[in-house]
Amino acid sequence: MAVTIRDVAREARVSVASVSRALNGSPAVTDETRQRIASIAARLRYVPHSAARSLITKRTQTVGALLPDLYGEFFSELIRGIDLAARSKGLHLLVSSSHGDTNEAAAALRAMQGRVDGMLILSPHVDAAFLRANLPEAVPAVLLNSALKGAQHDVLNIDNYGGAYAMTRHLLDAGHASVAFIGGPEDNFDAQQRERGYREAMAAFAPKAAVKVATGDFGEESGYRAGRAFAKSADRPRAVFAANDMMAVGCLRAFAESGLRVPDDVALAGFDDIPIARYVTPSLTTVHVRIADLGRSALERLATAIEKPGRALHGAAPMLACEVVVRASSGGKTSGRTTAKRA
Amino acid sequence: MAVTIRDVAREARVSVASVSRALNGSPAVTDETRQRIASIAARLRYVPHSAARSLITKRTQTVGALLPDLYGEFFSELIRGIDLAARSKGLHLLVSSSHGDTNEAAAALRAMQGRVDGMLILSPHVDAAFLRANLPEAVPAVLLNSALKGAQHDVLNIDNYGGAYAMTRHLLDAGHASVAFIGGPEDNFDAQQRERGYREAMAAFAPKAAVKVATGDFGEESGYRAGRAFAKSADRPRAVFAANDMMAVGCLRAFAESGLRVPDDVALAGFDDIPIARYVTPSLTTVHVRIADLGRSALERLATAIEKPGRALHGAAPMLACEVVVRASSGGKTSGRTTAKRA
DNA sequence: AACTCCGATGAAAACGTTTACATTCCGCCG
DNA sequence: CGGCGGAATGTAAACGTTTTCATCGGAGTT
Repeated sequence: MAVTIRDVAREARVSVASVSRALNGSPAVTDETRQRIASIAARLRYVPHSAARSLITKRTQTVGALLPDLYGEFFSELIRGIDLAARSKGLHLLVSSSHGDTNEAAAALRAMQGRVDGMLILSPHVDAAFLRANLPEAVPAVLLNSALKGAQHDVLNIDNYGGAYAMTRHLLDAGHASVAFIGGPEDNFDAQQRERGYREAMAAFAPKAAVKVATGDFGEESGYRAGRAFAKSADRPRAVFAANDMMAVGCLRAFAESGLRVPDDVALAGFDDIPIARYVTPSLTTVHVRIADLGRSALERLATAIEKPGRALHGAAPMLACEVVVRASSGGKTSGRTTAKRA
Repeated sequence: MAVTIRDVAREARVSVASVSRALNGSPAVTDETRQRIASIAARLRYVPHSAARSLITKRTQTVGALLPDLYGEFFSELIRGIDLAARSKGLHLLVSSSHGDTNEAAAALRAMQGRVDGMLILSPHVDAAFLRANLPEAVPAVLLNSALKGAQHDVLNIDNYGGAYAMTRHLLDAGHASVAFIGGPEDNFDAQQRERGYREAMAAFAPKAAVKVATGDFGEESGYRAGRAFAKSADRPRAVFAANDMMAVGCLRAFAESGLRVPDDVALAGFDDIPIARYVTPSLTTVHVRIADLGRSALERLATAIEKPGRALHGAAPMLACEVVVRASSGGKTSGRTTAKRA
């Protein structure tokens, strides 16, 4: 830190302007002097003072990520994707996670003011009003997995609908005549989309079958309760599709306790492909989401939004495809991975 | 961003100095003017330009976290602990993760130059030479889980030794006469400590029993191989302690294939308490590490190192205690959690 | 040979703060 | 009533860059 651009200039017997130009690759400097300056800078271990630089350029080369209190695998995969993409774009990553409520998120968002060139926001707490109040319109933002519609902000979603649609279809294709669903929290965007996917696939491929939906909250316990209810019910479904893996795991436990064999008596599927899915018995058929890809493309969109500020948003909010991962719990014949297609 | 301290000053009919003082809580300003300035600043949505501020104060209010390519649960818990502590200290968090090798880590470390007031470093790739070459001695750093000894840097470790010691003792206490061990990668610091804990506990509590160690690499597959070998061996151990949970899971699979019942025929334990541990059958007895606590206290140490630069390092590297979590796989009578004590 | 033009370099302003130092104002003491 | 001290406020320098504009040579043109 002690060594500044002046030190380099003095040593190289040029002005600070030349040093700046040489180091920033301006064409208006001889190759010869550029060489000399570069080698001297290296020898002196000169590192440009980033604060001074951002003061004048109004760029921080940093993007912020605002995340809610997030579950293990999802969080780390997302950050990995973001981080990798950020590095390749020469951007730094400022994270602020574990926001329990709207106020915390707002505080975090404001605290990042001026420290970042753009924001990646994934949070159930944000809505249009929140953004208007806390996000200066000058700073570009990409919203992840948000229900927000207005063309005000750039949005990137997981194709929950398509994944659920494809999974429902898979279960029907495997020969299970009736497929029931365990839903997630009512106010959860992902959960809504998944349920819609289930309902529409049922309507499309098994119009005569009953649509049966149990309520859950994404917790294992709620899956367990739903599983017990299904096990006892008079017209027990031939397959159960839980809106996430944790509920599927709970459901599996309920079936085991009720003496039902999976998948022989009843098939089962989840959503998310958490690591546990592979290790339960029988292994769980589920929908895999390439979370790291979500992070990567979110960052890439943000980067272009930063580079070309005026640009209109690129049409409709794009969807990140999901894959059906067929394991033991769904029975039937096929096995392996297939990418979910939109209907 | 458009509104600067001058705007506030003009509006309040005072000098920029007074605004600065008022907003930074200097005592040399009347309560009345402070009020007025504060309200005007709020009305104008004035946010101090952090780059300008750090330029003059030489503080960024940011700490960097350098992490290797890290597995899900551990990563997210660690970041959560760090993030929470950072927020309560008013510090921002710049992360750079997913470093595969030394060069990447070095590049990342250098890129953070001047953007952070201190660094949290968790990486198998760092050693004394690495730090000397890439970390200016002016920036405080806390090393996590590092074998580094020199009092040069502040170090914070997980008590792998104590955890392994306690687990070995637990298995012996549960009545298993012989306990075998599946080790991790030879060059892995955690793995070494765990093996040492196992060996010393055996020496202390079962001096007559044979010490049996299989080699593994922390991967599930290597646990499976070790499990098969143990299952076939003439003097099959009564209990197996794997140096991490993934290997324990692999081992469990091997036992199941060999027709061995766990824990009746052979007890099993792991280390880490990954989420899967709860869901395998039987549920896995393991050692739980409070990773978020590790992150939190690392950040707190770093924060004090930043505040009081001259301070000597606080004596020996402290250890973060582990807990033995007793589940079904270890058999015996006791059940629940006990905090591991050092020998 | 004088002029023009262009490419390389330098001088200095600007970015938005904080803070050392100067100034002002007021009450108080002698 | 004059001077003094101290509290409140103002002025301006400093932080380390980037960038505009000016300057300086030298080559090419007439």
